[in-house]
This record gives sequence, C-alpha cells and structure tokens, in this order.
Amino acid sequence: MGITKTEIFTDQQNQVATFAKAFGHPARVAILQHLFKINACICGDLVEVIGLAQPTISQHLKELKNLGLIKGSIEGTSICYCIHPENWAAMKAVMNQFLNQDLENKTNCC
Amino acid sequence: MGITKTEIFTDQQNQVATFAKAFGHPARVAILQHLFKINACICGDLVEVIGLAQPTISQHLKELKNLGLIKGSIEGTSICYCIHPENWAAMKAVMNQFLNQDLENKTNCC
DNA sequence: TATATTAATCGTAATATTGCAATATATGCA
DNA sequence: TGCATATATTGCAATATTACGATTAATATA
Repeated sequence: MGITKTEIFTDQQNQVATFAKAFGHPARVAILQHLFKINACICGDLVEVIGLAQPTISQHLKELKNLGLIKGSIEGTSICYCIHPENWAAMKAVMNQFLNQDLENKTNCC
Repeated sequence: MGITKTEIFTDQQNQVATFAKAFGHPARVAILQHLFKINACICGDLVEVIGLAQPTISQHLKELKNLGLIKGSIEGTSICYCIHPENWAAMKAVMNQFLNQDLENKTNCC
C-alpha cells in the first residue's frame, strides 16, 4: 500500500532504512558530495551543478536538513548549506554497524 | 513525477543511490540481518521472523536478489537464500567511498 | 520605497513503492 | 497420479516520491 510497517521493526532497522532512503536518490548523493567537496554552498550553486530545477533541489535539501545531515545558515540573501559533521559521524556509525556485519558461520550454505 | 533523472548523474552516484534504496526499507534491512545471523535461510522462516505476508517477503527477496546482494538455491521444496559475500563486499566498497568522505576544507563555514 | 535576487512553499501531474489476496508454479511424497 | 508444501507471480489499492511551474517570503540595494 505504499506505506511501510515501521512498527514491526527495531529502532536500529528503521534508522538504517531512514538514512539509506535519504541516500537512495542520486541528486541527494550528488548534493552531499558537492557539499563535502567545497565545504560550503548556496542552493543556487547546486541548481547549476546538479541540473535540476530550483524547487526540486530545495526539496532535496529540506529532506537532508530534516534528517540532520546538513545544516544551513542565512548568508545575506542566500543560504549557506554545509555538512553537519557530528550528525554525519553518528549516521556513519549506524550504517557501518549494518554494512560491516560478518557471517557468523563461515561455511556458506549455497 | 516520481521518475528519477538518472542520466544526469555519474555512475558512482547512481550506484550509491541504487544500493541505498535497497536498504531504504526496514524489511530488507531485517532480512539481510537475519541472513547474516543464521547464514542460511528459507523464505518461510523470514515470513515468521519479519511478520509480513509471504508475497511481500518474496518481493523484497527478489529485489535483493536482482541487486546481487543475496543468492538463492533450490533445496528440495524450499529455497535457500543467503548473502552473496563477494557482491556484498563490492557494495560495501562503493558505500564506504561515499560515507567516508572527509571535509577537504576543515574550517566549516557555518 | 521600489526593484532585484535568492530560496522556500504550494499545487499538481506522473511515476514508484508497499502490501496483500488470489493464483500459479514447482517439488516431494504417498 | 494426486496431494501437500513452499515459493513466485499477478493484479490491485493505498500511499510515497519526484519534478517543476507558479507563487511567496525575505533580504539587499538602488
């Protein structure tokens, strides 16, 4: 039904899914990479760099901001977006715990 | 429009997004964690463990299989699904390259 | 104040995802 | 063959996501 039954999963599983979903669109991946690269950015820049319309970029930025992965501060008439280092590190910890799982029983079945 | 403009992004960006999208649902996170834990599984098990209907689990398994993250082999009347170690490692390399980005300019702007 | 610039919000269309009932398929066994 | 078991597929309803034009809000500057 397009609705995810989050209540039947653990907090950790939902957290992984929430972060992963944010990275599940190449525009957001590209935005984050650009923010890492120049370590400061205004939305206008991104519209040119990414190649999507301004409202679309703004929407993607909002999602990343709501998740806490980026933060924005007003710089005159534009807004300076950048990576939120602490939250990025926290997200990495969650994701790495998931990605770095090891097979407990080394003899693979198939 | 619900359609992603993949053609304006790099292969790497699309790869990250594709893998991340797979992890963007807690059911698939839970499935993978369970496969890691017991290192062998049949779909029926998962239906009980996860708590979603059999067709829904089957659908999630199909997505993970199409991505190559898991593989399944026929075991009599059931199917043995398990992690695809090589492809999992390859996925991890792609994701880590993205997650482990560092701020080139250490003086954060905001 | 009027105008330009920049980003956010609104509204909407197109498409994707999630979930499941019903059904189909495939294998094992009596 | 006929039945039981296990998984896949189909079809559909509900919801979510993506994208963008139009508009709004907010600030800077003439």
